[in-house]
Amino acid sequence: MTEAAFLDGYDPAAYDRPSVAVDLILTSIVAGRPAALLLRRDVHPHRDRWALPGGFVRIDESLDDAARRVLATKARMADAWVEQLYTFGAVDRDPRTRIVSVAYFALLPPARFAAALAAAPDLTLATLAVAADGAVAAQPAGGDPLPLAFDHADMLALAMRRLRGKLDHSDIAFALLPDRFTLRALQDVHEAILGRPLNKPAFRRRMLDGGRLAPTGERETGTSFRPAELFRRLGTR
Amino acid sequence: MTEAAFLDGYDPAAYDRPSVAVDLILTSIVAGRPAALLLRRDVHPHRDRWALPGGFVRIDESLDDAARRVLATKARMADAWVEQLYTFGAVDRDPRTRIVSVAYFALLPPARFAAALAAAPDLTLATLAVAADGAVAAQPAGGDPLPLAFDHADMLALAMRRLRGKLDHSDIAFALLPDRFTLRALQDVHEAILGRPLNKPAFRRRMLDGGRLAPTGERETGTSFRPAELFRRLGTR
DNA sequence: GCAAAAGTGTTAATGCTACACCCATGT
DNA sequence: ACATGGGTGTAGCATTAACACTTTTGC
Repeated sequence: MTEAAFLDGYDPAAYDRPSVAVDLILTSIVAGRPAALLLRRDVHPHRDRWALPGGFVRIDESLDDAARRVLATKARMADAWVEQLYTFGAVDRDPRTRIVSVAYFALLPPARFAAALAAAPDLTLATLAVAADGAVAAQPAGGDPLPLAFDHADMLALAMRRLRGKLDHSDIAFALLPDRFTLRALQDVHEAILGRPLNKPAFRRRMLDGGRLAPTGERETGTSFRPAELFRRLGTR
Repeated sequence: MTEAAFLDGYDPAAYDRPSVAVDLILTSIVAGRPAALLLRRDVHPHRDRWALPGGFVRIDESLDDAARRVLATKARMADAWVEQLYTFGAVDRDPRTRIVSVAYFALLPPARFAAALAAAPDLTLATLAVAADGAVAAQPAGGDPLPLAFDHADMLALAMRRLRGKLDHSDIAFALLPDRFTLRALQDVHEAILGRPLNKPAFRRRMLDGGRLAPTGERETGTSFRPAELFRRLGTR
């Protein structure tokens, strides 16, 4: 039997299959706190609860492509740091039918985050408060925590945990900053993700000794005090 | 519209859907090197290449349950440390049809690993050699590296990378050891995963100071020299 | 007694924390 | 001049690496 003959005889419809979706955790740092963009559901199920933007994976696109499509469609963003987080596959996680959802996070610099919010007015910004046990509350500008749809609270909690874990070993912090940034801004990102203050001199040295930053010689503008030097990310890893 | 009415009208068959599978990276430490169990494919596609044991996710079981079912069915193992690794979703990763595969690793102590191999004689043991760039070669007992099916080489490479990354921050090393083990055995596991020797006194102290080990007062037997004390894992996290 | 590996003490190096201080800029 | 945050030097602390050494067991 040749491989071609085998393929002709293969029947992919022989068994019931789950639907496959992606959900996007659109994250940035707003006012020193991690924040995400949520969508109020106006249909069942979980109507009037808040959900992560997401969508079904099409038969002819990869998971990563689906995540980027949702990013472009629902958040009007051309590109961003997108990374797979975890796949949620409990049988009853969606009451409609069996849906397996691959959670991604998309990390955005604050300016792009604000632009997404302006371009897609149905998105709601919520700051993420991480409790001691890791649970995450999504709080809008000045109100009570939003009730979350499906298992999206778990997704947010896992995303925050992953951010903390990867902070020292990857370049995610840079994804949350513009191309040029001050060391203070970088420290603010670290502090927001870790949820605790860091020592300034120690942080400076750790970053500069790491060899992943290059000074640009430029300085920030618009301050009413001494402007800080702007750095940019160097190399990869 | 009530939620029940909405659910009645929802049509889950409206769009083509990918199939969802799980693949299992059955890992242990054999002779001081990480090893995995592979299956030679005797059908198309990728006939005569080696693949990870896997299976399709049934409509009424969670992803984790599917992974455990594959573990029980294909490797005849009642239980093990099972953890989700990553979800692979390239469009053309399987030539038959669109299949999204959730990779899991299952970590086994050497004795249980050997038992699985004995109970399921179609499994082939291969040691995993990690190259400098992270690529993984699967070598059987005394032969050339096995050609791997689908994107399973990527899965193995990612599994090894994840093991290294989680070694210091989780209890995965203990999952690769029996209930009672010597500090030397624990160090051997760490060295096999990291691929480099570690300093003995430093390792001892780091482990004992970590507070996650409890001495049992017992000692190993059958040595031709001074027997080491047996420890057990303490607590969680 | 000898071989082999378990287990321990001591020192050196490293990285991080804390604190104090100086520097540069806008008002 | 002054307020404000940027940026730097130094000292202390904790953790880790390295080496030498002693101890215990089987043969």
